[in-house]
Amino acid sequence: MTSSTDTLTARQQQALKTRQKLLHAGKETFLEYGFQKATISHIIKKAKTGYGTAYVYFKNKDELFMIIMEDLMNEFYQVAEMPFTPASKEEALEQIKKQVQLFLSLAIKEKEMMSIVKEAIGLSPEIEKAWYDIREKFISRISLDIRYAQQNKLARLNVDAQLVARGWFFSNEMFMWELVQNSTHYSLEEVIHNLTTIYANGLYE
Amino acid sequence: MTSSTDTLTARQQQALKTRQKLLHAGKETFLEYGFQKATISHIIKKAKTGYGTAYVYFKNKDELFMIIMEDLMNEFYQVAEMPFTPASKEEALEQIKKQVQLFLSLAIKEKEMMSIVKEAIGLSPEIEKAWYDIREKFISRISLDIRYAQQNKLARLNVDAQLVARGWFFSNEMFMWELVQNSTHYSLEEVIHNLTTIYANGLYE
Amino acid sequence: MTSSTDTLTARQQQALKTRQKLLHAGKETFLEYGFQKATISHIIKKAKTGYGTAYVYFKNKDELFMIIMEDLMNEFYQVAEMPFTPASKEEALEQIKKQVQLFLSLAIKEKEMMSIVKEAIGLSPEIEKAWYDIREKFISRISLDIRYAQQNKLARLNVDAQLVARGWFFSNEMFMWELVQNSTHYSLEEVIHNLTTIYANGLYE
Amino acid sequence: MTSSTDTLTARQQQALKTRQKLLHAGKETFLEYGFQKATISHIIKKAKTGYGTAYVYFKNKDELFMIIMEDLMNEFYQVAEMPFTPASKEEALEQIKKQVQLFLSLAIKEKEMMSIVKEAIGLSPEIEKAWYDIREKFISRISLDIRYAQQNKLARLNVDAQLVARGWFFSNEMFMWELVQNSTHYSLEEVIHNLTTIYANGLYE
DNA sequence: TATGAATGAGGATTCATTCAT
DNA sequence: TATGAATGAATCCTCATTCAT
Repeated sequence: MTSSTDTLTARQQQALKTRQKLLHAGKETFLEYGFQKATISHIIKKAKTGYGTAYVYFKNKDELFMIIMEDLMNEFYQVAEMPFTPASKEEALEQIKKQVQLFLSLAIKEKEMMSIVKEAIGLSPEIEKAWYDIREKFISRISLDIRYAQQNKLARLNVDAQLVARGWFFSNEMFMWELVQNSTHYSLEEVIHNLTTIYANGLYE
Repeated sequence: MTSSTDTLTARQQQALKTRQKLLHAGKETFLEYGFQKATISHIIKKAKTGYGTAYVYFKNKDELFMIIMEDLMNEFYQVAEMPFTPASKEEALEQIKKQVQLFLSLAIKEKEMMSIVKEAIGLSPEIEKAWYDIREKFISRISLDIRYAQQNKLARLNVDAQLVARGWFFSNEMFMWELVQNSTHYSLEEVIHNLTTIYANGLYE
Repeated sequence: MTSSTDTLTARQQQALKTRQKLLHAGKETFLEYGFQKATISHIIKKAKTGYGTAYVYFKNKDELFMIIMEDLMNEFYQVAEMPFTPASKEEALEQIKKQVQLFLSLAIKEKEMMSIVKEAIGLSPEIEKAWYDIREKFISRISLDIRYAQQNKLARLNVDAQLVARGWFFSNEMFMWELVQNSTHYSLEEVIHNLTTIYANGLYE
Repeated sequence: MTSSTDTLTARQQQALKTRQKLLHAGKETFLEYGFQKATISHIIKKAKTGYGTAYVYFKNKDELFMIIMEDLMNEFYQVAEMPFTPASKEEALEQIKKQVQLFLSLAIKEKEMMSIVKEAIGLSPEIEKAWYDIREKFISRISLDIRYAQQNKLARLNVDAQLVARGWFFSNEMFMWELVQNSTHYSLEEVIHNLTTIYANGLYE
């Protein structure tokens, strides 16, 4: 908290503000045009900064998008981190339902942005990679849950936790994309009920 | 086997040949460059035809690709049409395993091409649509199977066949893409065993 | 009327029919798409003939259009040929009004086609030339009329008949294009009245 | 003459210079190739700038052309604005002659460019529009003149000023195009004499 | 006379990114 | 830190026309 740090902070604050402006303008722009059609030009115009300025803060469009995506992804990470300690098959079912519900609800809450994310995944390897990381995070967490259940003799032992977790997450993820893109007529409840019923009964004994 | 239909116009035969040349050159080009980087220019050079010629037969790159894709997709359609009439839970498990095995094996056999298909799906709405059609075909077929099993009191009745079929196919599809892109270290057998175990035990009583 | 001529006629009739089909399809196509956007491809498809067939009868799109235009142009030629033999200034005014009226009415009657003609003039030197011929025809005829009036001491002598005819026709032509393209709010009557009033009073004494 | 406005950004000066280079090269190119055959590629090569640079300053070829045309059009506008306040029929005739003379002389002075303008009018709706605006400007001004003369009892009252102005300008414009394209053998003087004689005697009493 | 397969020249335009200031 | 002028690669697709049959 010396003076030098304060002065620095003053400068940094300006920089931070510029960065925020760009981020904000970026989100609006992506939401308006989609990932592909949004241009850096659009963004800097909306942020009222110079061309080069965007490149001071972000390597390119992909990186700018990924940083915008980050907050959202963090919310997903939090969902992934939910505790899972069922004492019985019934409790497991309950907790699993809860998790699926949270996961899908979050995606639906951020439908518009997730829709752009979906588009961006198909277009940018970097962003695809970022999503794969989220996916792996979820899968690891689910694997842990499965192993916990196996150790407690709740889940069948003749399956590989990792693989089962993968398959399970894949189903969830795909339904998520469909919900996000409004390409399904099923209700959230129906999806959750059916998904978890098969999974929980298949895995738990 | 009468003249008119067989002889059909030496001219048309020439045309057919040209079309085949283009298709062949197209496949090679896509395999070599990937979907995005392959250009019509590459293709006609390889086919040794004039520029406009490609446009006589195909509206654009997407359409050309889709026609090349078609043969492959037909193989998938055949897999989707496999009969499914289990008399018991054990038989069901067996038949399901068989189907998954066929589905994934086909994809692996055509790994290279499927990898390009994956790329193209993210890039061309038309091709995405074509793949979605395949998907729905599979899902419909699986729904039928589930309903059959439900009617024969093999499968649990408190689930929606369509929805379960969707979730089940999604898992399979996602693993398929991973296998195709070599992005998994699991063996085909492991994948099949774990996927079907959960699914069959979850669905069948 | 010998047999050979009849047989020949039979063949020629077929040819004539094909030609007519093309001409008819051409007119429809030009009317539908305009000159520029109409393609030979559109036309032969509508005429249900082969590609090359159009080129058997017409050198190119311009020529095909000009032949379609011909009937219309002939109607203009007829208007241009109208007799003009006034005995007095009043009669001259009357006859001039009549001519303008016929000229503009014809153009309005064929508004749609004339609109395409206008477009084509700007796009094809050949068609521009064809229209220029019509124009010269009118101007020559008007020159004759003026000279007739000059000889009869009806019209002032200190002007060049050719040049006056030109100027007079130009006014008429320009109003004609405006009427054809609906780019004027004046009524036909107003136009005629004002045009002829100035002209007749300027020329006739 | 203060600093801020004058100094304006060495950078902007450079930009302005580039823009001028492009404009200059554009004019040369259009003059050399005509409107249709001139390409942006030709222009940037002559201006020694990068491809995209042209698009920084001008939306497309049409816009570039219109800006080049602008100077010329401004000269026309000035001619259109000439005062007209005759006290007698003779003075009116004199002043009208003067105006026609200025109008046609200007066009002849810029013969080459006007020839390209004529071509461009038939090819680009935007440019056609730009010319139509000039035309309306002239017509409005002439209308005013006619009304002035009518109020002073110099011109006949039984005609519509707007309409007469239109017809009169049309004649002038058409002769102008002919002079510009060398498609007439009449001398400027002959044209002026004949045009104005009819018009002035027709309109003025 | 009729066909239709094959041709290929040709130019506009975008936009992410750089770099000198 | 901020700017913004300049860049230029890279590909699409049309369509009138020909010519061998």
